[in-house]
Amino acid sequence: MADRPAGRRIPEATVTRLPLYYRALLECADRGTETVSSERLAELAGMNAAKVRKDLSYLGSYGTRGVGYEVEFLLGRISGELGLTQDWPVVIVGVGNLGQALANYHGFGARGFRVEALVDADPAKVGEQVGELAVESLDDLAEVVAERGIRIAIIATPAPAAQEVAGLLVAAGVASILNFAPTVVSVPDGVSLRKVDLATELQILSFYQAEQGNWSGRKGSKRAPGSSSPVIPEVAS
Amino acid sequence: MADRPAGRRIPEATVTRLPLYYRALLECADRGTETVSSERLAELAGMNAAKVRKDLSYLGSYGTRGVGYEVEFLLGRISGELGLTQDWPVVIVGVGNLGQALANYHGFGARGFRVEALVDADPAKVGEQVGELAVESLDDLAEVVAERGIRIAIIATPAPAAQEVAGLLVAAGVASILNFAPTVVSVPDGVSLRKVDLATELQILSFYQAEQGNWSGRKGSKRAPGSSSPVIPEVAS
DNA sequence: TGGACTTTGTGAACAAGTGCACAAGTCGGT
DNA sequence: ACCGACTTGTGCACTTGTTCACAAAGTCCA
Repeated sequence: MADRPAGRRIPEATVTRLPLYYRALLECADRGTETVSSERLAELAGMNAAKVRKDLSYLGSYGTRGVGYEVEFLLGRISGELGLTQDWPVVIVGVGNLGQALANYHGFGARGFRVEALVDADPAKVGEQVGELAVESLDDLAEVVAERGIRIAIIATPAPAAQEVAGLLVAAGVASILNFAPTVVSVPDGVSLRKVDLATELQILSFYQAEQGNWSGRKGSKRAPGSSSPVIPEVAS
Repeated sequence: MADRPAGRRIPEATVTRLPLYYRALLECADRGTETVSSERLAELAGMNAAKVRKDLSYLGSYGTRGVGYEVEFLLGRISGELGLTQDWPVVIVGVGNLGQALANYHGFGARGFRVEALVDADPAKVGEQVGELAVESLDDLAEVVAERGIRIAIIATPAPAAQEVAGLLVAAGVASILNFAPTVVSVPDGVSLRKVDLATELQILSFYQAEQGNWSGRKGSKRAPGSSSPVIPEVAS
């Protein structure tokens, strides 16, 4: 059993769900559970069992029929796939409200990421202490990134600065960017970019809100995304 | 021209993009542009023209061939669809790092939402002033929500509290929830839920990072999500 | 050993989303 | 009034994602 995953291509949709399974499995491990069925895992991750099985099957056949999946083993498998076997140093650019909150957010460290540097363009902020770190100058960005081997960056600047910062980051060698600025940022091929836009999320909710008002006769049960039955009308980010 | 959109069902994927077009159109309006082509709009929103046209066509036929779309008119159409013609009052539950940052984030107000109340379970925080608002007690949640007609809530509590808070919110009459707590929250049918999970986003980036390391021969150009050419390898949240 | 029961892994049907390509309008100039 | 340039709206083919449903594989107990 369990042949290597070989050159199996993992679908995009599955990749976005692996972190969910990972989190669910961590919970299991904490409670000392040794094995989980796809059904239980689905429940913990807010998903359905069939999807869980198919997703996991892309990693290889690591379950045991009649029993389920071995929690520790699967954790190892997923963290390997997600590249969480090492801690990734991360730089946050833009130390405003959001940047500071992210810097102090301790959910990162627990999950394979370590905020290693804070950078801001405002000279007044440079030198300021935030948590354990001192804010550094945007001018030193390239140096900071290179010296500490940073490959992942978070942009938390105002919108107008985001594109320029992204350019600097890419030039400095960053390969993955998480953008919180409410604007479109484009990066060259080979660089990954994801965005989180708070206003956008609220607007999407607002749409369904408004829709509900218009009781012009939609199928009442159809919730926003990927909802089923009473379980998890949760929308994938 | 321009028949009413009738009972046209707008696809989920399109809904998540409407806020992007909205933002792009606001930019156009600011610059005084009167009309935009689908191509220009695509560029501003980080999308491709065909998708823009198809998306907009779900709202009705509001473009003019040979010319493009009238900016002001389309803005009105989209804001109507997204329910942004009114300002929605929002409550933030959980006034930690993130909650405070969100409370002070002024990107909301500009886009149809108004943080109207801050609530926390910690008695030490209740009464504290954050920006213009005083933190209120979780015990008063139902009252706060009811009195101010709040229908949208943001959960920014630690993970363990999230599910309980969601329950309270729903009981109080909230119909849409944006969850920042890194845990699965489930809500009854009829309530919309979206989540934003920072660690998850980073882990997804990490996957592609790791993948790049394994130069075992993937098609080099395939970036994370929806990327094309040099333009916008941006991933939809 | 055998038989009842559980749970995986996956083929195949279905559903949703994307992108191409082009007919059908619209405009401005002559 | 006509022509050429431009841009929308959409049918269609294709890709991606989801769900069902069931054989295969394993456990447990007598």
